[in-house]
Order: sequence, then C-alpha cells, then structure tokens
Amino acid sequence: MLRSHTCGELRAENLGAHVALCGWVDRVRDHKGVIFIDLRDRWGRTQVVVGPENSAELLALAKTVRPEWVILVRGTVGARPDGTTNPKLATGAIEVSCQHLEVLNEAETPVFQPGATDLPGEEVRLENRWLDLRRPAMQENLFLRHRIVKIMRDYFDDLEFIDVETPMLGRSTPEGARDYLVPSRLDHGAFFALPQSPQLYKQLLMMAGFDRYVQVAKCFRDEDLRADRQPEFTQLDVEMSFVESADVMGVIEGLVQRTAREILGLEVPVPLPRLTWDECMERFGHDAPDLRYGLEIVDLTPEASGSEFRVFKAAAESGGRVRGIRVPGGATRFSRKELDELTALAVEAGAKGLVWLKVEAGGEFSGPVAKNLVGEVGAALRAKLAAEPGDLVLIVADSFDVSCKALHTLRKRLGATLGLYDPNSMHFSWVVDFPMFAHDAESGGWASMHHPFTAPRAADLQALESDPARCRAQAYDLVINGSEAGGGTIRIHDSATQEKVFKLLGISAEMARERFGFLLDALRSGAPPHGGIALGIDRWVMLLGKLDSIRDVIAFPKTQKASDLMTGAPSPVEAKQLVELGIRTVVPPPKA
RNA sequence: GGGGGUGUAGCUCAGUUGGUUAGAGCGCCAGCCUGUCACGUUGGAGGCCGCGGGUUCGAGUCCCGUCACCCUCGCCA
Repeated sequence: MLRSHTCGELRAENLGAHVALCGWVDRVRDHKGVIFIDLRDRWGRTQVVVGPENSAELLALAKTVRPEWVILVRGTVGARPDGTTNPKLATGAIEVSCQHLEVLNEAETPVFQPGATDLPGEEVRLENRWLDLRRPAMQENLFLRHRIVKIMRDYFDDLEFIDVETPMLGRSTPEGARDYLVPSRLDHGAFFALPQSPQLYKQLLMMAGFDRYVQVAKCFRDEDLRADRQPEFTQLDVEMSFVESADVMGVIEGLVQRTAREILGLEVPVPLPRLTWDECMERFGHDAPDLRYGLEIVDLTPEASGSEFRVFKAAAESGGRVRGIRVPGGATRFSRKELDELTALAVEAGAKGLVWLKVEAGGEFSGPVAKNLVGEVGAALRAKLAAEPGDLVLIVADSFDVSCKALHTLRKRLGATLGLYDPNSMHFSWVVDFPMFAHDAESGGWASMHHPFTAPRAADLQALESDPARCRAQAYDLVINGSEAGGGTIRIHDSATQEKVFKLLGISAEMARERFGFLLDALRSGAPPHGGIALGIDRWVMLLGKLDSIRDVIAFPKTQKASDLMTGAPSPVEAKQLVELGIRTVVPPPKA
C-alpha cells in the first residue's frame, strides 16, 4: 500500500503522526513561500503544506504540481494555526506538513475540473465520464446505489432467498418491448435476445423448487428513452412460491421500511396504503399517482349532463365523462396567460379543450364559459366539487381515457408549481387490481396489461373468456412519489389457465407451443403457486437520492439515442464480422 | 415518428434593430505574493459563433436544411 491513510480520515487525534497520502490534486494555492495542495480521493480532501521549512528542491517540485495530477505525499500531521482551520472540511482542523512529494502521474489539463463549482453540460460529462465520476456528487450517488443494493441483498439473504443468475442470451418474444438482438454465429439467421426481464427463468426456478429467488438483474429494452429510462437498466428481481399478493407485498414493505430507515432515517409505517387501479384512475387519472398532495379528480358527469352547455352535454351523451379538479384559492393565482398554458397542456394531452372557472365572492362561476353554467347546474357542480369562493375549477369533458390523461397532467403541473408538497418528502404506496387486459390499438385485440403470465383474481377466473375487460389481475405496483418503482404479479400456475390467456392474447396453440412450450410443460410438471416482483433499482436510487435523472445513478449511461458518448458505441463493425454472422446490412441510401 | 429547448474560447455563459476588431467569469501560460482553502494580484495566449446552403453591400444575429444533446408525447407486456 502506497498510503497510510485516506484523504478523508485524518483528524486532530492524529496530530504528530507520520503519514503517507495518495490522491488527486484538487487545487493548488501557491503563495510563493508556502504552497497549499488540496489532495482528494474517494474519502475526502486533505490540505498538504509545503513551506519555508522544506528544501528548495521540494518547494520547486511542489510549484510544478497541477490539478488532477496523481501524487504521493509523506509528512507529519500538524494542527493548523489559529484562525486558519476550515470548518467546511472534515479534515479542516489539521494539515499534512509535507516532507516528501512524489508525482505518480501527471495529468493533461482536464476538460473540466471535478472540483469546480459550475457543472459542465451533460454532453461534456458523458464524453469524459471518468472525470465526471471524480466529482464528489457523482461518487456519492454511486455509494448510495451500493448501499441500497447491499441492503436489498442482505434483506433477502436474511429471508433465505437464493441469488441465481439467469442467461443474458435468451429467446426473443415479440410481445412486450422491442428486443435487443444478438446474432448467432453458429446458426445464421437465428438470433438471441437480451432479456427484457428474467421473467420466465425465475418462474422455472420456482417450478424447480427453489421457493425464494432474488437477483440483481440487468434488463434490456430497445424503446425510446426518458429521464428515468435507459436501454439497459437494473432490476431487483424477486420470486416466491406458495404465496399470495399480500405475502409478496409484505416482504417488499419490509424492504421499503429497512431501506427508508437506513438510507433516509425515515420510519415508514406499514402496511403501505393500497389503492385499486380503478380508484387511481378515478381519483388521480393515472396508475402511479403522486399522493403527496390532493387536487383529486371529481366526476361531474351526472351534474353536467343536465346542463345545456354543448361541450358537457356532448361528452356525457357520447359515453364520455365530465371531470374536474378544484384548486383551492386558485382563482387569483393564475393570470390569463397561465390559464392559457394550462389549456395548452390539456390539449397536448389529447383533450379538445379546458374549461376553467373561477368561483366569485358571491358564489357564482366566472370565466369564458361561465354563462353556460348558471343557476342550478352551476350550483350542483360547485356542490360536487365542494368549491368555495376564491377557488379555481378546471374541467375536462372527453372520453374517460383522455380526461384521465389531461387531468393527470394538470394535477402534476399544479402540484409542482403551487408547491403543494415538500419535494424532499417520500411517499410509498401500492396500486393493486390492475386490469388483466387492455385494448391493443395495433392488433385490435387484447394485450396483457402486465405480462401474459399474470394470474387473474380467483373471482374473475370465470370472466376470463366471457368478459376479459372486466378481469382484474393479481398485480401490484409499488409507487414512490408518483413514480412506478416496481411491479409484480401472482403468476398463472396451471397450464389450462395459461393456455386460455395465450388464446385471448391472440397467441395460437401452435405459437404458444413453439415459443412457450417449455413453460407449459413445466406448468404440467408440478408447478407451485408462485408470484414475485421486480424493483427498478436505478429509479429507487434516483428517488432516494432525490435526483432528477436516472443517468446520475448509472456509472456509464447512454444518451437519449442510446449511444455511449465515451466509447462511441454503437459503432459499425468490420465486414468480416458480419460475414461470420451471416448478416448483410441495409443502409438507407444517402439523401440527394 | 411528433412537439419543445439548447448549441458562441478548454468550461459556464453574455452578445442590442443585421454593421467596424465577438466579450465576461473560471480554467490555461508567465510574473509578483509566507497561512490560503472558489487565495489575491499583474499581464498574456486562446474562436470553424455545431455543420451545410441561402438572403444581403454586410450574418453569431434573418431564412432553409442537417447533426448532436436535453425535456416530452407516442412507445416502454
């Protein structure tokens, strides 16, 4: 070991100790006769002093040192003179009086200094990720990630879960997200797919009798990216045998509790709040609502259908809904321009428009369409909304889906701009009883809401074929602050039900046999009831770290176009490689 | 694929109505400086104004196209 201590551990107790420190030069303050070097490593920063008591050679050498050089310093821990201690630094009471300085490696002037105050743009950070990762903030993020994953592993180990690795090279399934494909060299024209999740493998591990499985699993989905979505991401994948929904949720609640306690010092009461999917859509318009604030959606369809107001009437008569949000005290908080912006938001979400109404001191509505909502209809609406003078009311009249989308968008915007919640607060909850199926716009048939292996509620088993839309799944999503932080289901454990579901999804018996024959066989070979969940580790770390981007908790993330600015991946490959794989590329001709 | 934002010195940014030689802070280089910690101070170097085309006497600025990055809708079982 080249060093005796790290740059973060020396304190007044170490006074007089002879120490050796290694690290990066964070900053140099050259006062000619005395030179201060801030030495930085993973653990912190320590001030090194070269002064008049040192030889001219050492002083001269210290003068040449530049930021980001890697140096070794030997010296004595000394107290800083009165008035020169630095309370901002953990090591600020002491300094190391240098007796020996060795340059382990010089550094070219860095594109940016990790110790600088202003953050470079993300493009520069990603191109020079090794420099970006030297920044204490980024190191903190990765330490946090490590701690969270460690808690997860310990927690499940305590509960006798077994960590099993599953293949990266698997079989492509056209359902779900787009696959990342890997060509087979030994079987030209055939491809592996990288896992979207280890779903089937973990189910097979249950059928193999492992009972409790856990894995920190890398997953791949070739879909467009967002601030909280990367093409490759990490899930804490969990599966259990002989369980019902409540058992899986209970286990995860224990993990939430332990993580919140150890990471945030927060006591989370369990069981966590549970909302059904239907309730979520009615009250919040979304299946992962942020429950840190109110602004709940109120259904005004019955009240509005009695009105002569064309917009409301049309929506109600065509089977749509009239729904609104009351913004307490909102009447005076929004300018006309801001109300226009809210309208634009609603329109962007698919709504034909937004009705906004202010409740005047006299109790009447005012606003562009208020004249349509006078008298009894207006009174009924206000009563349903519990609207009081000074309130703002936003109403969307449209199909249920559109009203959900528009009102959810508005609710989110209002919650943030009105500061209705403490951004540092954390709220955990469950959303349960998801529909089994949703209409698939592409095929016109049914598509799995979760995945094709999800078990319906026992009560809905009969409705599976007669009324699929009504079927609810034994599914549960963990929601943190309006973010889907995990989701799971109880799985189908008998082949008959599984075949029924495949059929409903338009997967013929032959297709099912070809793609999932092994699963159907395994289901017939003594499959225990089982279920599980997958937690999005990247999102957990982002949320617990109160960060805005998933990229800040991933060491080497990709851009929105799924490229790696540091390595240049993806890149063209040599023709020889393609020949070996039996692949010919079709590059679109350059535009004229 | 759609909508929005950004792109000017190594970094962060300013740049007026189209007008002479494109600026600032930080960083870099050099000088001065024995207690600083975002050290101070003096001087200096450093520009494909993302790229291509156009309009114009004249373009960082206006127009068209294009690329990259970010946010977002679709998409993400």
